[in-house]
Amino acid sequence: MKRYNPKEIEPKWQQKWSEDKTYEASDDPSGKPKKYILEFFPYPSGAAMHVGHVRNYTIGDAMSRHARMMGYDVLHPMGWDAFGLPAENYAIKTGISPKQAIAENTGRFKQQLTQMGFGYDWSREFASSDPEYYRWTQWFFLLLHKRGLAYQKESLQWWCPVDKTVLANEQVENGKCWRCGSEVEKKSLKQWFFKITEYAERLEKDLDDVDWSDSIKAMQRNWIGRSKGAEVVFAMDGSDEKITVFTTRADTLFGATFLVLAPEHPLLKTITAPEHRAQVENYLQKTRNKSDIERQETNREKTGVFTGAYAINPVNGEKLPIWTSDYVLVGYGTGAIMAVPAHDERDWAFAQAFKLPVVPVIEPETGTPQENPETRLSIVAIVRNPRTNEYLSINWGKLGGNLFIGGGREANEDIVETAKREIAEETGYRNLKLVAQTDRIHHHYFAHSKNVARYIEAYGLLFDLEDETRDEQRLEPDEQGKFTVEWLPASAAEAVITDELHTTCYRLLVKGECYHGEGIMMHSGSYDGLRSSEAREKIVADLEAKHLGKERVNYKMRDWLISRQRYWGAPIPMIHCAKDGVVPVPEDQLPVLLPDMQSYEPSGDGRSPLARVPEFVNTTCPICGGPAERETDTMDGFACSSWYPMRFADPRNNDRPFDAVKVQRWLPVDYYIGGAEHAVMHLLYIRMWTKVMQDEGLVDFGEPFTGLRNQGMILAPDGRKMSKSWGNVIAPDDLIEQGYGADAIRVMELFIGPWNQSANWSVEGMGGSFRFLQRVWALSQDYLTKNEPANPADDIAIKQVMHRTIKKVSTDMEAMGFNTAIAAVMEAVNELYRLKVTVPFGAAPEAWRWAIESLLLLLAPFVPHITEELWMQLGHTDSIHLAKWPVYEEQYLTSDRMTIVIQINGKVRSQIEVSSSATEEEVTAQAKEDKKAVVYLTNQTPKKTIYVPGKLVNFVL
RNA sequence: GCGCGGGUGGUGGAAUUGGUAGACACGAGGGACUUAAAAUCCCUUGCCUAAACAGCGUGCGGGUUCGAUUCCCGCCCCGCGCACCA
Repeated sequence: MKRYNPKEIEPKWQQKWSEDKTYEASDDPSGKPKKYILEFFPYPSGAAMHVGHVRNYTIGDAMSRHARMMGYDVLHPMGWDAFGLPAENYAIKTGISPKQAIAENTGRFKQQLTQMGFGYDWSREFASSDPEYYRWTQWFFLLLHKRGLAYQKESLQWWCPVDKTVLANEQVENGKCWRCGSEVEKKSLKQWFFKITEYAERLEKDLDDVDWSDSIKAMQRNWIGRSKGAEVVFAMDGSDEKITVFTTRADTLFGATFLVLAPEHPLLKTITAPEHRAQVENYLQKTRNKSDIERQETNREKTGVFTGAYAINPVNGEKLPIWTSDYVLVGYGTGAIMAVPAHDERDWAFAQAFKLPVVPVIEPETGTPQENPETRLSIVAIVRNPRTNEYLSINWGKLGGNLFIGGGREANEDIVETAKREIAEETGYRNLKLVAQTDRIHHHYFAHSKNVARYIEAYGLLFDLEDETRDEQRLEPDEQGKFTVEWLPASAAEAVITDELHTTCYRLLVKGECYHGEGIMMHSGSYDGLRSSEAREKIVADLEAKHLGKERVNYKMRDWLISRQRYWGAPIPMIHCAKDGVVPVPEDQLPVLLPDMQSYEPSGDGRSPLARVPEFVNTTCPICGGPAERETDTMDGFACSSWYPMRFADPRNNDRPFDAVKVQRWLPVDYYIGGAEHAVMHLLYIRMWTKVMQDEGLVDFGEPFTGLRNQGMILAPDGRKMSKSWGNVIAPDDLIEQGYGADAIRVMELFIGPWNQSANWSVEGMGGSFRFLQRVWALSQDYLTKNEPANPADDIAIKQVMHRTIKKVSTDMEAMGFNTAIAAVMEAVNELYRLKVTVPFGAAPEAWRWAIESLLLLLAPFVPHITEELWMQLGHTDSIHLAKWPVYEEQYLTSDRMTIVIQINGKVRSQIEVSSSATEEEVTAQAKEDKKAVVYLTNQTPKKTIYVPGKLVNFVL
């Protein structure tokens, strides 16, 4: 009997598959449906792949193999995301050219992928740094430029004063240069941008139509940051200037008590009053020196200065002082806000810091409005003992838990007196000092105990207990003995009291929070009494009629800065001519080739190293033919990866980026598989490019990936990320070398847990995966070598086991339940081991052959080598990976007996075996006689009997 | 703070629409084979218990239900992402 030796069989089949082109996809339509399965294309860095990276490809490979067996034409390509900073820095560090480093690293990666047995169509391989590829990346730049989506703008850029170089955002870690650790500064440079903001709406909306995980969709929505609001125009007091602000809460306009402009706001120069100029200048100077990181720290003390200027509130003519502060960002909205300290926490903090007035205009509304409610007037009194910092609470137990003191109030009754009366009646305390009081609060709820909807108009009051003097409680008869009076520490009061009205009072009075929710309008002229959401729309409409405002949607997302002052990227195909300005390189002159250089270090003058190559820089203007200079910036690596899935459909096209028919055959990608780390970069950029292609008529779809699947990360056994510095990296190469083989690694990658959940790599688990494959191997070898003739035996059990397993694995594969699919096969193997004792191979050779072949077919997507080897040993000549997925037969799934669980009052007490055809009456009758059940039934007649066909009988006593 | 995931034995995890909680695997314990070890094969393994067909068990507290890991309400904890976005 041959021993299972992966070292022997795995390389053999890898070579054979390559020779036979087993996994190459044909562009000729076959009439079969297609599946395009793609894993994020890897960055061939200096470090080799570890078992964490491998999981991603294992998932994609299992899915493609399964799809192929299910009768799909499958495209499963692989290539290299080769341009970008890490490769360049690796080259700078090692002294070898990026081109050479990439060649070496891709070779290594390819070897690693191959030894794992992944079935890629290598005939379509390319790297984004191939001139034949980046020629078309440049072509797309020109397309975006033609469509007005690529533009140049002067903007602030990170600058390291020690390395004398510009840094990309990713290279700035906590405000410091990642290479030398010195504090970075900002420098204004002319940059290229892609106008991704123009696509904000479509990028947001089309997320509805793709099959992506909720978390990635949420991250993208968050990043796009759509927010619907209004622009409001404020006239200046004593000047013709106007200030436009953006707000999502136009309903709070009457509560605006000042305006704030971002320090970079252009109007600041003109509106600042002469006597405030020095102060404002000083503040702007200080702000400029702050890093963005510093500016973005939350909970920072609010800073700012008054400009001396005033604006007029368009709704009530109030004079509002205009301030400037760095908590207002120039890049969002209009860079100016109206501050409503009563209903916005940031404005509240600012108003507190600078003693600015607070005008509440929204009365809080809590709970859900009900139909036809009973109206009640009431108070909520919070009593604090300032000596112990405890809060007086009434514990209603089962009737409603803990509350503060609440009570009804007559329409003409004084609020404070009502509260004091209630406190005295219910708790006996009487020496109280009023500390604070809320505005009216509107509360809706449904009183289940009385089956009635309630609407409560309440006031919250906070009292300090002056002394412990306490009288007798004076309780209504129906309150007697229903509650106890307790003193709760602040933390307990917050945790225990859950009634929405009471917690709202606590937040407003004790925690001093400002109310930023919806509610009922007050102090707002003719809008008083309206619900804030309605008032918001009305106020905007009224402003619009007077041309003082309009509805407006804002996005947080900014345009995509794509120029890099770096060497290793696709050169931006533009030419600067003194006479004709910025001129695109004519298409027939593409690619603009990256010249070979001796040193790739950034120059230090804010220009790319390419600026040091005169042969590259000096050219002629395509329009006037006069001397001109090339753009020396290169494109962000994310530009290169923004169209590669399309290129895989037609990777060798020299006339166009791709052929429309070929792209139509394969795209969009059905499953795009990778980690969640690219949620808002790559996955947003490529969606934008796809929409540009759609608008240009290059493709007939707007979303590149119909399905996106984010695999969970594999961590080291110690629970940390695998990294060289921790010394906890586990490389597949070592495991293969140790003899486990690629197949066992693949089992481990999938069996360790759900594919989309992260997991710690387990050294012991690796042994288990290998053992399992060994059992499959041994079973097959047993069949092949010990198949002596024997008396025929009943093979029904074998068939039942396998048909059940085929069904389970088939449904699991559709749902990507790889771990449970593998578990089901393990279970089948365990059962077959038991069955071979009672039904020897020779007694049912046909059934056994079918069972073992089915087993191999079910395992083929996971473990391609061992299944191929055994498949061939069983006498096949065509690859198992081109075979058909097995089909189960319904008749073997049912048995003539079934197990019925007997429950008494919902508790499992026994189980019985009955005939599958037994009726409810028969099952119930038999259950009542079961000797364990009888003990519980004790001659009682069940009040109720619940029968779930084929599952259980429940007797309710 | 906001958004998105999670919380089940010693461990990783399993459980269609509410219907036998803990599949499968790791680890542990025992046995067989062996001179012995490794490998392999078989058995046991949620907790409590001398043992059980008793009791307790899916983060915590309530609720709905004949029956809740699953549905509803409130809370706690962990991970990830975003974060002065008006």
